[in-house]
Amino acid sequence: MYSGAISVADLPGGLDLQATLESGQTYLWWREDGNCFEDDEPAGSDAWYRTTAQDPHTGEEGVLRARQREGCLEWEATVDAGPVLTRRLRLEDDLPAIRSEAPEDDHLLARSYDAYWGMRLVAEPVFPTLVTFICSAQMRVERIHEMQQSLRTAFGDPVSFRGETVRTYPEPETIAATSEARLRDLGLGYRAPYVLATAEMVAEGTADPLAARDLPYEEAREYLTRFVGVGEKVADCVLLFSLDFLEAVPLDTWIRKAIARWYPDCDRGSYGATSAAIRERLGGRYAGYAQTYLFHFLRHAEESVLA
DNA sequence: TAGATACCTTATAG
DNA sequence: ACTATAAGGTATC
Repeated sequence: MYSGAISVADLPGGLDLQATLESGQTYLWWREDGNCFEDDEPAGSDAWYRTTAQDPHTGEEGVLRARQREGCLEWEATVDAGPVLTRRLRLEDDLPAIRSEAPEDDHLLARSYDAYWGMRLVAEPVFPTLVTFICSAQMRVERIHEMQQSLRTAFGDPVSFRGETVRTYPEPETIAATSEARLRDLGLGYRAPYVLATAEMVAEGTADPLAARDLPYEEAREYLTRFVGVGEKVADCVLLFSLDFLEAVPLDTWIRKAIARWYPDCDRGSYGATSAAIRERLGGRYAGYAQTYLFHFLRHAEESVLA
C-alpha cells in the first residue's frame, strides 16, 4: 500500500477537491461515504473520494482514495498515486495565471471564480472519458454516475482495497465483447449502441482518441466526432477534460442558457461559430477553465443571486 | 448546409 | 393516478 500527502499551500491557487470532483467534469470518482453527488451536498467536505488508476511504473490497474483535510491532499492507494493525482487533478496548473487571462469586466465570471476558487480542471484517461460523456446525453448528473458504476460492476476487473472489492473501469475490448442488449439492461438506453460501437472502434484500432491530442483544436473536435454517439459537445468535453485542450468550451444546456442571458451577441447560430465567439469572450486559450467555473456556479446558484 | 424529429430511461411538476 | 416535460445531445432524414 502506498500513501502520501501533498501540501495544498504549495499548489498555485490552492485546491478545492470537492468542487473539482463534483462539478460534472468527471464521472470516474465516487465518495466513500456513499453520498453519490446529490444536489443537497454540503460544501467543504473532507470525505474520501475513490477511483481506479493505472500505476505509472508498472501499468497495473489499482485503487486510490484521496481527501482534502487540514491543508493537505492525503491519499492512499495500491499504486504509486502521487504522479496520478498531479496529472488527473492538474495540480500543476497555475490558477492565478489562468484567471488573469479572463476578462476583467465580467462580473458573473468573477463571482464564479470566487465561489469555487481552487477548483481545477481534470485530465482523466481518454477512453473512460469518451464513454462517460456519450452516456451523459440527456441525462442527469446523478444517473450518469450510476451508469458508470454499473459498467464497472458488470465489466470491470476486481481489485482488493482495504478489505473490499473495487472494480476497474472496463477496457474497450471488454465492452466491445458484450451486446447492445446487455448495455441496455444496465440502463444506458439509446446510448447503448453508441457505447458499443465506439468501444469496438477503439478496440479494433479503427480510430484512436489519443490521436486528437496532436491536432489543432478544431480539427481535434472534428476528429472525435467520428466515434459513434460523439457530437460536437461531447467531443469538446473529451478535449477539455482529458486531452489538455483548455480552450474548449462545451456548449451544453447550461452554457447555452448563460449565452442567451449574459452573452447574447455570442449566439451565432451554429455550434462552431457560437463556440468560437464564446471562447473569445471568455479569454481565449483558457476559456475552458472559465466555462467550468461558470457551469458549476450556474448549476448551484439560486436564481435570486443571478439578478 | 440548416432544420425538424425520434430516441431510452428516470424524476419531477402539474 | 396519469400525462407532460426535461435531463451536460446525437443520428438521421
